[in-house]
Amino acid sequence: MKLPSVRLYNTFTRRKEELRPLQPGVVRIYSCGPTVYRYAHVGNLRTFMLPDLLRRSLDYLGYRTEQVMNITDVGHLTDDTFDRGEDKMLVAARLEKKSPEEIAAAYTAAFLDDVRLLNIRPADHYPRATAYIAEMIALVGRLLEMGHAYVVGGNVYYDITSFPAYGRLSRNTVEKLVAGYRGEPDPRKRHPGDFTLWKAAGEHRTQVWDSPWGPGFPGWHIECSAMSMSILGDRFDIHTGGADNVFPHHEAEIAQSEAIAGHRVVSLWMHGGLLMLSGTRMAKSAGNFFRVTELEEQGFDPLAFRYLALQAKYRSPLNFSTEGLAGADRAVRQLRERVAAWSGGDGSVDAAFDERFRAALADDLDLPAAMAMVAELARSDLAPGVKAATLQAWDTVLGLDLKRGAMERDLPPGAADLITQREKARAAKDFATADALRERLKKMGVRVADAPLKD
RNA sequence: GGCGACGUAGCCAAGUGGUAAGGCAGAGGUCUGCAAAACCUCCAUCCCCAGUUCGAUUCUGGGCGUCGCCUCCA
Repeated sequence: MKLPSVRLYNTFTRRKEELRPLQPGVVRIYSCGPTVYRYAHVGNLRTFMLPDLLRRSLDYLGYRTEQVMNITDVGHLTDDTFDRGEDKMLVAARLEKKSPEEIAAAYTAAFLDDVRLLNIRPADHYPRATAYIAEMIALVGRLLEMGHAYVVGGNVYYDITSFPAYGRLSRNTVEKLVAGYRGEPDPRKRHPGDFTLWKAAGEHRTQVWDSPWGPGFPGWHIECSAMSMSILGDRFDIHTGGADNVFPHHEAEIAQSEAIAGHRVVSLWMHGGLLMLSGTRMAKSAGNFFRVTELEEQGFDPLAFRYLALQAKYRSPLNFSTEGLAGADRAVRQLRERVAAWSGGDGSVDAAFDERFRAALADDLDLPAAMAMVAELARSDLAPGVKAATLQAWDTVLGLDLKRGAMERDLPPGAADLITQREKARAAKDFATADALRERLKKMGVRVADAPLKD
């Protein structure tokens, strides 16, 4: 079976490129996952939708996929200049009076719940950083041997001038990084842009490991090199992450992994656009964020957010607003009702529409075009059974639970009685009473829709 | 200061060198006791100024504006 050609935008080359899996038919993906010291917000989740849509699309087109998503349960300083930064895991642990392990476990569970709410399919592997400390130490050791790193007082730094391609991904250069460096340089670093591979443990650390350079903990970037190469090997097809990871995280990862491997490790880098809120980025640190569970509490279907995200190109920033979410919520519910109404009869997938749908997916995951096709199909004069069958097939990619019919819920106490009374009033053509009863039902949260009166 | 992205209808958001997908909202209509739903119809000339071109929203240059990264961040 010949697989269709798939073109994807590669951040590394800034072009759409044809996907050529190292192993024909199988696409192996590494995705930057969450740091589990806080709840994930919908902006984080949008980024995690990228590999989900990638996998669902590739599956639909006939490929097989294997995905690794790391769970970072260690480190991440608020500021790694000198030793003034605080470790986010430890801050959370202190504030919540729990151990780092408890914090990690709790937020990992919450993350998996959130992912489920958005119909993001789980990755095949969720390696935890703390389980790969030995691998990280080994990589740091190799980098030292190869002359890519140096030790200062228990800290190990990566020497970015030793890696000529440093800056390729983000289009920075070592010189420009010097010129544009904002912060106050750490005097222990040879170059202000050098980054930490291993950090000596400070006073109050509780997550500390022994290493050849003394007790400490790994730098932020080394974990992804260690986990990706340990599980997927030193060549794999796609690496995904948020746009904010391009620099420095992925730049550093390339410097680490490729210095050791001696060749390109990742064929294609994909980055998802950030979610904006009132003109500025939604971020944990800024505090302007929503959890998906909060949206749910406000009465929105979590998949309304998914619908919203599907309407925008994955690479573009997306402006989030309650208004926009409300529109998506309404749209997804209507679509489900229509699919329910069209179901039941016979019908198979419409080949012409499906071909266009596949072409959109293969063109750098053009889900906005796919969503426009959903509307076009719904409006078309194809048989209801064909529409239902086609949309249900597409939903394996869209993940909007289109098959889910109108929610069945119990009526509030007394509502059934009022409805009966109203029917009697309508039958007697006492419409004033009928309308009054409809108002009362509305206040109970029950909406009444009438069919035409018979005679 | 360095690197990058973007500026399309009330809101969100695609797209193309030849007069602009889609969703929500809005307007009119069909239907209905009324309403809702559904269905039909309508609703933009693409930040500004130059240039290239037979023709630019789409290409080039210059403005203005917004945003991201450069420190942890999806």
